[in-house]
Amino acid sequence: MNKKKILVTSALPYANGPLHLGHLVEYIQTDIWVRNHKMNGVDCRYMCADDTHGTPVMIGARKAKMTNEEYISKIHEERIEDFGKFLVEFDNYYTTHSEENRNICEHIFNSMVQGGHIEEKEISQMYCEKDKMFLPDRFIKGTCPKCGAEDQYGDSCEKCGATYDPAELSDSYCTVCHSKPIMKNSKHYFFKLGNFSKELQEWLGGGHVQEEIHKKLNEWFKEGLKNWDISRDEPYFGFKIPGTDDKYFYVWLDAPVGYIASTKNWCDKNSSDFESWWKSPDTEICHFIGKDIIYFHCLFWPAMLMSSGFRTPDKVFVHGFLTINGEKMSKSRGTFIKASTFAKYINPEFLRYYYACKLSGGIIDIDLNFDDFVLKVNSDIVGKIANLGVRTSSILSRSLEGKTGKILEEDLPFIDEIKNSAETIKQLYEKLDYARAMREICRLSDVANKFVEDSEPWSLVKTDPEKTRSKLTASLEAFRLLVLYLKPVMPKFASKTEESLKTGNMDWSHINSTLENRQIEKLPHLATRTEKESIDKMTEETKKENEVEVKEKTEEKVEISEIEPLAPECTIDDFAKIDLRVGYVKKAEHVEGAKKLLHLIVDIGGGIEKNIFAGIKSAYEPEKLEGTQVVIVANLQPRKMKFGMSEGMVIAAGPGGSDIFVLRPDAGAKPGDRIH
RNA sequence: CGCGGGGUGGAGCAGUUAGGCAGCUCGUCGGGCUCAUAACCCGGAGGUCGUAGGUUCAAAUCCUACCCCCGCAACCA
Repeated sequence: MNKKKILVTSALPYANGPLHLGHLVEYIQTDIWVRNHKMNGVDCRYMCADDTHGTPVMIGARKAKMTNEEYISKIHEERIEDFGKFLVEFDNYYTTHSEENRNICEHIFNSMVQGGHIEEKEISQMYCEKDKMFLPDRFIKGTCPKCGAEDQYGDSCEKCGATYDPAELSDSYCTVCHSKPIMKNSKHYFFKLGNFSKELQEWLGGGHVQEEIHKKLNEWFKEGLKNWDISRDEPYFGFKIPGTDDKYFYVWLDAPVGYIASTKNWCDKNSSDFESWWKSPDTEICHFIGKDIIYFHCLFWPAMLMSSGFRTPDKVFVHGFLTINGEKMSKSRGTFIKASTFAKYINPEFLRYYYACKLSGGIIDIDLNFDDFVLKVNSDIVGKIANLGVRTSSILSRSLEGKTGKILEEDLPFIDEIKNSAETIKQLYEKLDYARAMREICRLSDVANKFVEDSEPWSLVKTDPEKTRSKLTASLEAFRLLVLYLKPVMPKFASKTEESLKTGNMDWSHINSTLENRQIEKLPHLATRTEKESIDKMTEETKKENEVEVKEKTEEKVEISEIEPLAPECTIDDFAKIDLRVGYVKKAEHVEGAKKLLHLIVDIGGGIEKNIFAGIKSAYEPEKLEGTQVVIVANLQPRKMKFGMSEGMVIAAGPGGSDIFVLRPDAGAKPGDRIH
């Protein structure tokens, strides 16, 4: 067996939304590659994790009214479920929000500092005073300075394509709260990427990335590598930078470190030697990524590794994006299809097969066309391959007691033709040219179906049962081999077949085993054809989900934009002047002749009772207030009103009318307690 | 002139490195078979290979110019 070790990763999915079909291209591509290696006896491990830090997660958690930790652990569970449905089998699926990751990040950062690769610099950035945070470009919108288009992001205009600095936008606003950001200075840490320019170019010349990617990267080298800002200010969900009080590692620093941390975590659980994976030249390290994150994985990441004593990756495989029916996935088009929605209506293994048919190891985008999907899957998987097994095993079970015989001498060339492709297919998998592998498998299934056609077992069985047995054995053998070839793509389909044909758990060494002379079972229903209706239901449901999200986003915007403007800054001393107390509503009643007022007698402890007229009649019945606790401003200057003196003010939120909400202390507060 | 990818029968793709009869799957039309999940087998129709020029005995393939589509563009995951 092969002793080589391979460590494989897919990009860590960012924990701010559900897994969708676009994500799955990468995980399925990687999973097929890993499964193929495992079937080849290679010690190949697939590591992944949730990418959990950064501003978008923080905002997401805030919106979901959860703590950051609750939010990411909820997403973690959903992820594991979704991956399971699509048969993506990680050796470890961890999280970047872990102690392992913190330790390794700190180690890498300290190494960078010691190596003189970190520079401190004061920079000026957009800052939202209301949310008390620095805003990434994606959280700033405004009017494009070039073409005047409204609502453009802080980095570039989608209308005219211009790029600019967020400060250049006119009418800029924070996308979280819609208030106007200001410029504010802050100290940041920069990683001096340029220090590694030469080493990186050497590494890139070593065939670790595809040719096109190398070209693309050269362009950046020509412009000169810029320093990379690796720090973020509070509030931020992430790891604090050692030696600072209020600086955090930028999420993109700790995200790829998650590959290492996940491995560490796995090693500890499985008593494997960590050093042999990330420090030994005998292990191959392979990353699968999308074309949008080339810069991070082919420049920052290897440079980070170089600076801290880790080895650099052997391969970075870059794939293109997914389009749906020829168009970019989008919520407004209703094509933002979640993995879980797809799995509800359509066999996930079919998606694996379909993607495999489209993936050829290049950086081209692949298209998921549903008409094509239905035709292809039904024709190839159901019509050709599954049918081959069913049509032969059923005759064998019905008329020949389910016993296979010996393959005839004259049929060996047929079996050999199927067997001879094994090596090619294995290598195509390794070269990521799944499309070609699938074509070859389909070609062989045509050959096999033709063999059945020519043997005519359905009529031969009437005259020569034993010869029929031999012919069917050969046919089933061909079927077994095809399923074996397809196993990295369709593992469940394969395991059902293995069970019926009693082959055991097949790997590439099973090419030379045989089905001769054994009792088999009739094959179960291996795959159900996909009906157009399932697709329609799935797209319908997706459209609804997408509509809701698009709508929520718009409503959210309206609601937020109508918020009362923030009062001018006040000092803690200003605040201390206001004496807020917990009060017990001893009595509440309507006031004769008053349209808006209720009369309250509020006990604030120490034998003091306050007589208060509160303008909350439109929202509260006196009965609902009497006997409850409220918060009042106790030192408010008494005011003479039409109906008597008011000696305080009840604290309430809301715009007015029926939307007035009185604040109430949590259980345990006593009348007279001051609010600090 | 920002960068990268692409344009081949109705659909999806291979073929371009190394020039040599334009190929595969699906669909479609006609036929066959009846074991099989309306499946499988045989045959046919359908293409100025994005456009224009050039090199060559010969161009989808090499060269030049142009047109169209898609994606990306570090401080955004």
